[in-house]
Amino acid sequence: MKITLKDGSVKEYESAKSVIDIAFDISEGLARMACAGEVNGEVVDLRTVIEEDCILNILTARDPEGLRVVRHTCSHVLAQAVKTLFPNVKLAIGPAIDTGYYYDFDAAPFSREDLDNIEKEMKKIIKKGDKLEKFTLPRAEAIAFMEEKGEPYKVELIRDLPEDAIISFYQQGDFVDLCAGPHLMSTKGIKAYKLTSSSGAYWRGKSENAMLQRIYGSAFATKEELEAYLQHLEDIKKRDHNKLGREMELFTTVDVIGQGLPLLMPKGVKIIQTLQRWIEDLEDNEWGYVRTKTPLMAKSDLYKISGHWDHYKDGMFVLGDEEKDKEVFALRPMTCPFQYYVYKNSQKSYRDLPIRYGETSTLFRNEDSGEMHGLTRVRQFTISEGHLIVRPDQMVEEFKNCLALAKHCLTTLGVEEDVTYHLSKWDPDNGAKYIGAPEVWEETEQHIRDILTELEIPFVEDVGEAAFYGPKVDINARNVYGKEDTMITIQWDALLAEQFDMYYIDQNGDKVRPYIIHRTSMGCYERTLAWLIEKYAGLFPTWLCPEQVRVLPISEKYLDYANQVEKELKKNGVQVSVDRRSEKIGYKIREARLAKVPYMLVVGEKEEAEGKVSVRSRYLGDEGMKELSVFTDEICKEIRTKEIRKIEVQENK
RNA sequence: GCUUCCUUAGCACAGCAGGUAGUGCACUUCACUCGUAAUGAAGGGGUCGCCGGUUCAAAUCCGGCAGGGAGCUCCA
Repeated sequence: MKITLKDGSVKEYESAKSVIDIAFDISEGLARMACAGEVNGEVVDLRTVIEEDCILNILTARDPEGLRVVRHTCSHVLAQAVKTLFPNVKLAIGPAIDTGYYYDFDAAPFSREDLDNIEKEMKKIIKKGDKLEKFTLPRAEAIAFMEEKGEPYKVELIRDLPEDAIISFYQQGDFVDLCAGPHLMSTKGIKAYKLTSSSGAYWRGKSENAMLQRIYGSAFATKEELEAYLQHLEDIKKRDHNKLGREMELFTTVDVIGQGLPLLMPKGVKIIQTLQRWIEDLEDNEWGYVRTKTPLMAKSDLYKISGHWDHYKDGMFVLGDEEKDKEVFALRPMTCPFQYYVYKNSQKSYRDLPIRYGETSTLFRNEDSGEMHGLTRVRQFTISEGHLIVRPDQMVEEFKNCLALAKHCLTTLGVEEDVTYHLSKWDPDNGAKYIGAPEVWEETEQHIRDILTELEIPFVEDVGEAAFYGPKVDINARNVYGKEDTMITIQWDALLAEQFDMYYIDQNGDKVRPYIIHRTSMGCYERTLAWLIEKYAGLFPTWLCPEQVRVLPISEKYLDYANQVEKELKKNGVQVSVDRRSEKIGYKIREARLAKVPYMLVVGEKEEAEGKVSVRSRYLGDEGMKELSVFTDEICKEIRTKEIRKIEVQENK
């Protein structure tokens, strides 16, 4: 990155990051830090080498770190505005986040009107352009200072810092906030901001704590970027599966049926059926799986052995009362123990392993009432579940194969670029949540880490996200609201075989514990459908479309021919229908497009006479007249190869 | 589970200083038999989410419940 220095010369730095570090070290620029910074190994007063405007550009516009500084400063301005309008509120925390910033207040709930007023107050503060001045206090004085100001949350935060800590504060005008910085030099550096919403949020993220009021806002380097961002938010919400999926009649919900229990409608089922058949055939024919079909419920005894009764009872639907009933059942929240008993049905040799059990299994999880969302978080769902029973020496290879299968599925669906990989680890500080010895956890986590590293898959590590019986790889995707959902999970389980006394006989005739991999190919079908709706805005790849072709006769005179075309395509397994209504062709095309049908076949006098069809596709628009057999071959190939055709025409009407 | 907003016809919405409901699309019927994104006309459809309260009178005000949205928490 090139920086213009005060003497007019241009200096090149290794990376944007190094420049940002430098800029943060400027005290009289727009960032407030120590006066000296390091430039290529030399300690210098940075004010002497970098122009203020230049730093502003670096900080605000072209670097995410800089944008964070702007947003963080904006959160202070927000807090100042709130304090001005509502002097009695108590301040909690106010960090910058990926999309902007928020600030938590102990206050009465804010209305949209309040937010508008706060925004106006922010405008005044920014216009006034107070400097942000940093000062520090020893811990004890800092506590006294915040106690005097009547800010109990700040006091609590400072008390958590080490005894010898020097606490830093930032002040603009008469507003002071506990903060590590960095900040803009002046509130004037904020050019484009907006308060977007408010909601409740627990103090320190713990549901047993008081609920505070959070105000979310966004800020960008320029008004144009802010506008573009807000527009983008609007646009992607049009893809929201929860809206689009209902509009497209893929699913619905009914209040008397209950929360988290969506009804899949014929078109939605068609998509899921297509996915399910694909996954089952793939697993069985190409990846060595065998299929099971096990009960949807079991006696509590089963879950006591698996550990679910102790670790997951709140999440299960329990049928019966332990006090009164002789037998208590529970709907299954997973398939693991059921498939273990399939394994245990007969004694296994080391030669039998690995065994890969697959099941398209319906599961039930009693989610809290506030957790349900469309098709992504439901109480009953169906998953491409499977358990691999393997010898320890086969574990790494099988785990890799599971990753490869998952990757294949993602690639086929065209979503491989949209996922992030997570190594979900246990939490050593919360051992009670997990079974097994710490050494086993550390070891298995290292195995997974090695595998991901070897396969050159970028991943992040999440503490406390493991299953209670083992660490896992979660493959996540973001929904239109930016929240991550797990689409695929592959779990390393060295513990449950013990619980269920599973073994195989090795070369020496000894009983040996197998390892288990819990995994999914494509995760939960409902969630996958939701993901695909949002990914493709309802314009699914042809092979997944519930209606792939609609035949549009010009008038009723050509119905016979339209029926023939339908019959021919049906014979070839194409999802096809005929619009038999006596409407104008323009109207039928409009309706077919709104129904997001990829191929429209217009048939009239010419087509009937020549045995052809006039093809209009969502991909190219008018594709011209084709022999019916040619079109049939083409679409069958597209479906068979699961091609994701590019949409090259945009007809937004 | 917590905070907050919302619920009027299949869908999108209007009506609301309290006097028992409207518009557009959709749907049905009829006419038109049509060449690439909306042919015209007529018609049917809602005890205003449910239960209760205030009132002579409630879609409208109040309370509870259910369902839906956003956020928080949770997600084996």
